[in-house]
Amino acid sequence: MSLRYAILGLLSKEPATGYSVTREFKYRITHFWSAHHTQIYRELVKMEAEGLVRSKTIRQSDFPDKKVYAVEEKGMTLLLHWLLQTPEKKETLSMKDPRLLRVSLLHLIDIDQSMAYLASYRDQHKSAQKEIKEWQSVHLESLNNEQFGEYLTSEFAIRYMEMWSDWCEWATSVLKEYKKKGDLNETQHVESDGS
Amino acid sequence: MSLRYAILGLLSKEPATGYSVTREFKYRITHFWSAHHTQIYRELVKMEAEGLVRSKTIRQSDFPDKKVYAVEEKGMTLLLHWLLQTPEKKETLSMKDPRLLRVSLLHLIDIDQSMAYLASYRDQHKSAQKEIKEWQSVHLESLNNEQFGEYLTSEFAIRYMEMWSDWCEWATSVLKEYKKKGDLNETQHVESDGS
DNA sequence: TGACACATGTAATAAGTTACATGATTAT
DNA sequence: ATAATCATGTAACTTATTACATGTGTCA
Repeated sequence: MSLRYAILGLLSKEPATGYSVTREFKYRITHFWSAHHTQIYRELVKMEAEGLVRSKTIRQSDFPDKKVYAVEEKGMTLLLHWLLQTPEKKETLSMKDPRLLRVSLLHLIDIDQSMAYLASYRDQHKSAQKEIKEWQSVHLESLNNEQFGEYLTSEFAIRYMEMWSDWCEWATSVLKEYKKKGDLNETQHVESDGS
Repeated sequence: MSLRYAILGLLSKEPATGYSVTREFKYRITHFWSAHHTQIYRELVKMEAEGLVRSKTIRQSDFPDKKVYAVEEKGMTLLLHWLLQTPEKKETLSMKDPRLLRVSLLHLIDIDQSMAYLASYRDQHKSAQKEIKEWQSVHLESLNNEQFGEYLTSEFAIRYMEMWSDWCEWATSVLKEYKKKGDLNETQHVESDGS
């Protein structure tokens, strides 16, 4: 139920279309929020029905019409209320990372395969980090108050990516050692002494 | 659609009940997977209908009956297939962290409030890290092949928590400085020079 | 000619959450 | 008594994803 807060948060900075909200989620704040475009369009319609936002259809000659949404007072009040409420009931984090799921089961597959995955995960995060840094240097040259939160969260993202790639390298080195010793994916029966 | 892989992964280590699967998700692999108990029960029923797992009802004298699920060959094949398929289509990560959402909008609220949030987030991750370390020392004393993946992912979790609390401290110090300078949450109108 | 970016959406399905229900035992 | 843990589930609901649809302009 906090998709709407994410949307309101974006709209509070400047009015936007469903399309541009989707784009922002996709290219900028993937590290803490994501949503599918159909979901965003539907939510925006619902929010307008509830009087939280208001749309204005802009006619364009070179492109199809677009609907620009802006936050209404009621929406701003709701957003502020959410921001201020003490998060007693632990907010649903719902981490669901299939990559880590895979790693947790790596004893079931080939060790070289596992290392290949780790290498690609590492590259993914390295390049993601690079992108964020580039985004920072473009959008966060001169900080104003509105951008301050984004400065903090983009720094979070950089550290997160750093942590990921460091961990990948660490895990790879650990796997390499185990491979040398032949502990993994080999003769698993020698360990069970009796059962 | 990868909830079933998470469940199959747990069952592949040892047969379990819906209840214990829920418990494992909750206390052990929260950092990369989570699911509600009703969802797990439903999924298990569906999976049994599809022949991926098989249940056995165990009568208990002191407790109500329980249904222990074990992976069938078909389920194991499916799991292995999923593990081996190259993840070309970027797997849906769907990060949804309301805490970071809040931080990204911290210019809308009081700066002391923001710092209070950061402090509690820091504590949360500190204690979560402690719990994982304790879990490690209990469950990962002598590593066998099956536990190897969990060793890697629990190390990930520890680093993740470390990163989080470090970032909280960094963000707090940055906010402190800004507070001194009075840049945030004060006289935002002085900046706009003309518009 | 086909793909891609712009821009918006419907319909169908899958996934996830909340509220509620049952019924025993153990701890406070 | 009351709450908590064990153990399983149904029903109702909300949220999220996929497939599909439409239509224009630009680029290779």
